[in-house]
Amino acid sequence: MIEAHLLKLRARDEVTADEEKTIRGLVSEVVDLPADIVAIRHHAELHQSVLLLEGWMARAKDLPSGERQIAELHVAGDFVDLHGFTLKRLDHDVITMTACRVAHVPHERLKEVTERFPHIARLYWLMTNIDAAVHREWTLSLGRRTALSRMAHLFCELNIRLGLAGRASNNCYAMPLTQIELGECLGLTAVHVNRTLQELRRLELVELQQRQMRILDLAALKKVADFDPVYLYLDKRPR
Amino acid sequence: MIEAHLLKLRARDEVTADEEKTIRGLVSEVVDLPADIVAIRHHAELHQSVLLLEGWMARAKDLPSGERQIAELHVAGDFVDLHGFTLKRLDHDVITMTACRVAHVPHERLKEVTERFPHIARLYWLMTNIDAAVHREWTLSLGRRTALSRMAHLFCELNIRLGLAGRASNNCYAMPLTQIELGECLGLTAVHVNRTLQELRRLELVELQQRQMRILDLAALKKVADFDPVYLYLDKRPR
DNA sequence: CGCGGTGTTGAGACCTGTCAAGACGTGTGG
DNA sequence: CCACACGTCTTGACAGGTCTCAACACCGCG
Repeated sequence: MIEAHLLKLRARDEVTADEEKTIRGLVSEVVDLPADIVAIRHHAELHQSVLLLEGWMARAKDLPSGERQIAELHVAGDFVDLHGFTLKRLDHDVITMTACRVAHVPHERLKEVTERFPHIARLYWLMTNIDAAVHREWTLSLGRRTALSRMAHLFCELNIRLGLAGRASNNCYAMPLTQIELGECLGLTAVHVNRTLQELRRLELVELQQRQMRILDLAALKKVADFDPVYLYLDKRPR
Repeated sequence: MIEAHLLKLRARDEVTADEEKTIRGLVSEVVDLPADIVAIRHHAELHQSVLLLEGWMARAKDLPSGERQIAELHVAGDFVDLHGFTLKRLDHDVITMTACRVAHVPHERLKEVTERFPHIARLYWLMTNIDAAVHREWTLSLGRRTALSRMAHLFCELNIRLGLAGRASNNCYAMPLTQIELGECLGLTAVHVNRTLQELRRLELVELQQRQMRILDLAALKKVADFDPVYLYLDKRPR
C-alpha cells in the first residue's frame, strides 16, 4: 500500500530495488484515522513523519478570528509532514478530510537515510521542494487569479496528482471536499464557492455530484485556469 | 560577506568551525548584479545556486495577462534558489529588486555536501523548508487577511528577517520596494497599496519615506497583522 | 528644462462577502 | 416506518473591500 508513494518518487527519478527496500523499511507502523480530526497539531514536538497511504489530508492554518486557510491538499502517496523532519515542529495543523490510513516513519530512520543514503535524502528533499512549488502556485492563485480561474486550477492540479497516485482516470476522480472546505483552499466563502462551481458547470467544464468529479473539457478548463503543470516537476531525471 | 548567511544558519542550529569552512568553500565566484533584472529565468537548466550577499531579490511568477505575483522576498544571507539544487529548473523567475552582490555555488559541490556532510545537508534542507513555511504564511495572508493586516504582516516579517541578517535595528530598516512591487507581494494594485499604507501611517503604526521603514508601534502592528514569528523557526536546536 | 517613474487622489464599477432563509439528504431514535 | 435533526447545498438582497480609470503632483535625472 506504499505503492502510491513509490509511484510518486519514480515519476521524478529512478529508485533502485535496494532503495525501494530501504524506503519500505522506514515505516514503523500503520494506523487508521477517522475523518475531520487534527492528525498533527501545530507546534507539537515531532519524532516521526506521516506518510499518507489512503484518503485525503490537508495542511491548515487558522486565524484567531476562526477563519481557516488550507495551504495544501494531500492524497495517497504524499508525505504530509516530511518537512517536520528538519523543522521539528509544524507551523500548521495537518487534518484529515476523509478517513485515512497512514504510515509512521520515525525521524531517527530518516536521519539514518541522510547519513547512509544521500540519494534517497535528495529525493525526499526534492519532495518537500515540490510541496513548496505547490505553495507558490497557490500563492499566485490567491493573489492574482479570479475565483473561477482559481477553482479551475485546483481541479486541474488534483486531476494530475491523483492520476499519479492511480486515483484518477479519464479525468474523473473522487472529490470528497465540501464546498466549505473548497472555500478554505481557495480563500473564498462557501456561498461564493457555490456560485463559482455553478459557473464552471454552466460553462460545461466540469460535473461534480455525489463527491465525484468529472472534467468534461480538460483543454478549456486548463485555459480558464491558466494551468501549466511544470510546477509539479513531473520529469524523471537524476536528482 | 557570507556572514549574514552564517548568522541565518546559526540562528537555527550550531555550525562548527569545520562546517563553516566547508560552507565558505562552496562559493565559486562572486558577482554584482544591477537592479530590476531577471537573475534566474524560470525553466532554465541550473548547474549552480545563488547565495544573496547584499541587496534584495524576489521570486516572481507571471500570469499571461502580465500580472505578477511575488512569492517570497530575499535579503542578505538567503540562498535564493537552493531549491534549484534538487528541482534542476525553477517554476518562477528570481529577480533583483535592488543592485545585488551574489555568490555562485555549483550544484556539484552541494551534491558532495549531501554525500559527505549530512548535517550541513539537513541544515540546507531546513532552510528550504523554512522558505516553504514563509510561502504558507503568505498563502494565509492572501487568502484570509485584509489588505491592512497583510501589509502589516509583511512589514513585521521583514523586520525580523532583516534583523537576523544585521540589516535592521530599532525597528528601522531600508525598504527599497516601490508601491507597485509591494502590491505584487500583497496581491494588491498600486492604488490600493497607497491607500493601505496611508491607513497604516494614519494609525501611527509605521513611517515610510525615502525608502526607509520605521515601525513606530511594533506591538500594535503585530496585533493588526496577527503576527506570530513561529513560522520563521528561530529556535536553535539540533537538526 | 523636460521626461519618466513613482506617489497621490477621486469617482464609479465590480467581485466577493454577509446575512438570511429555504431545500435537500442522510442518519438516528422513537 | 416515520419524525426529526443536522450538515450541506442553494438562492436572494444587500454591503463592502478592492479594482479600474483618470488626472495630477512630485522628484531625480539626463
